[in-house]
Amino acid sequence: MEILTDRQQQVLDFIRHHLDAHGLPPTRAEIARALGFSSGNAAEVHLRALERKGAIELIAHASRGIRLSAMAQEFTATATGLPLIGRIAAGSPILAEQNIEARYQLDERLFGPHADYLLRVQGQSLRDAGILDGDLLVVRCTPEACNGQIVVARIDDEVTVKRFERTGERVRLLSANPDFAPIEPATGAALVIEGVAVGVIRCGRL
Amino acid sequence: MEILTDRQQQVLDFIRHHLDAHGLPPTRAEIARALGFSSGNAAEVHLRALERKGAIELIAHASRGIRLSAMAQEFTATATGLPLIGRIAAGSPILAEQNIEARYQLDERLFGPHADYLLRVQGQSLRDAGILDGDLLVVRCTPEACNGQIVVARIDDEVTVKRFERTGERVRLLSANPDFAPIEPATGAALVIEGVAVGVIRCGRL
DNA sequence: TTCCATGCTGTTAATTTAATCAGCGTCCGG
DNA sequence: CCGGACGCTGATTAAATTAACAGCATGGAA
Repeated sequence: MEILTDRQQQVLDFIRHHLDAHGLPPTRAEIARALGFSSGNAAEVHLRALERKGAIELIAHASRGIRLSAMAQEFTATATGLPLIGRIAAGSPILAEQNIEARYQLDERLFGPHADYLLRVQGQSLRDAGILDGDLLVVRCTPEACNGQIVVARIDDEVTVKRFERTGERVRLLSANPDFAPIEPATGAALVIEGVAVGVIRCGRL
Repeated sequence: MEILTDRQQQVLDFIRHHLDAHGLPPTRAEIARALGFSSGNAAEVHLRALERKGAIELIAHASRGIRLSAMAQEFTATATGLPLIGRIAAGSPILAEQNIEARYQLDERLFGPHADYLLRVQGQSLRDAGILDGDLLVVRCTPEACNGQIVVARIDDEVTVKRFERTGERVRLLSANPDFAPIEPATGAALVIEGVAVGVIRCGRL
């Protein structure tokens, strides 16, 4: 897809937004109104340019005959799916843009209440819970965890995935692998629960 | 959503199909042509009925102003996603309608070349491969398997999931759990490879 | 400078489309 | 037999929409 001018990008964004909000493409007049043109022809010209550059397809003699090209559709998908977090840059919030490797559309109904992001698991410390190195953990952002849940925790700026266990005031982060020792943060240490796991996805390397 | 008459269902199906094929809703005239009406009014009346029953919403004074209601959209998703296979009725092909518990939309890009269905894993025989009881195996339909791949195999009408291993002419289906013995089908036994695993999904029960 | 792409205004004709009115036939339950 | 829901034809009208033409202005490349 050829590079778009600023104005063309705005038109394309509006088409996407309209499609999303109303379930059908806009008319020339609606585009003109949204972008502040006083002439519908301005929209027409932009649409021709977008078609020429391969961003959209125009259906002749059909009202609202605008469709996103395969490439433009792909882009919409990558803008709306669950973000995949690979490495977490030190000190950055998990969902910072720099940590997002890709976005994937996943059916919400599979993962209970709600899912917020995917986190690539590093290491074998949860091996015996069936969570292997490279698996994608489906995570819901919440500071509340129940005993036995797999949680994403941040201790002194280090993010880890462990099984949560609380006895009274004492919190422990357990591994599921005899080679790894449990973590017992010193009282007063900066332990933050960033989220709880609601699913696991493994692809390839079976 | 109230129950639809046959004809109303056909109209709704056509709207879905048109949306899918062209990316925009149909006009009254297009509906009439597709269903064989000679009057566009027949479509109009059907649309009113569909709106009254909550299947669609009509946007007044807008060409192609038809949108699927939340419920109807949900149904589209369940009609197009990957089928989840729970139990396989004896003797039936895996993808038989009776075996489908639900359908889920999953991002194709996650699971390599192509995925065909989800199969709920029963038992712990692949525990040490990180595949637990109740996990959903993402399966691609193919009769070809490579050494070490997790395969869906049918032996004498029984469907199992195992690790595939071939040495010359000898084929063995291995477990990943010392409590289970490998399966060595007698030469000439009806062993059919139904597909290979391309992913695993676990939701809940972490 | 000239040419061309971009980005717009303003207008108009032709066509598409929604929306409505008047009818006709069938089937079903009261 | 009546009333009502369903399913359709056919025609008409008003409004929405596309698509085209004539211009004007700007800025960059030849």
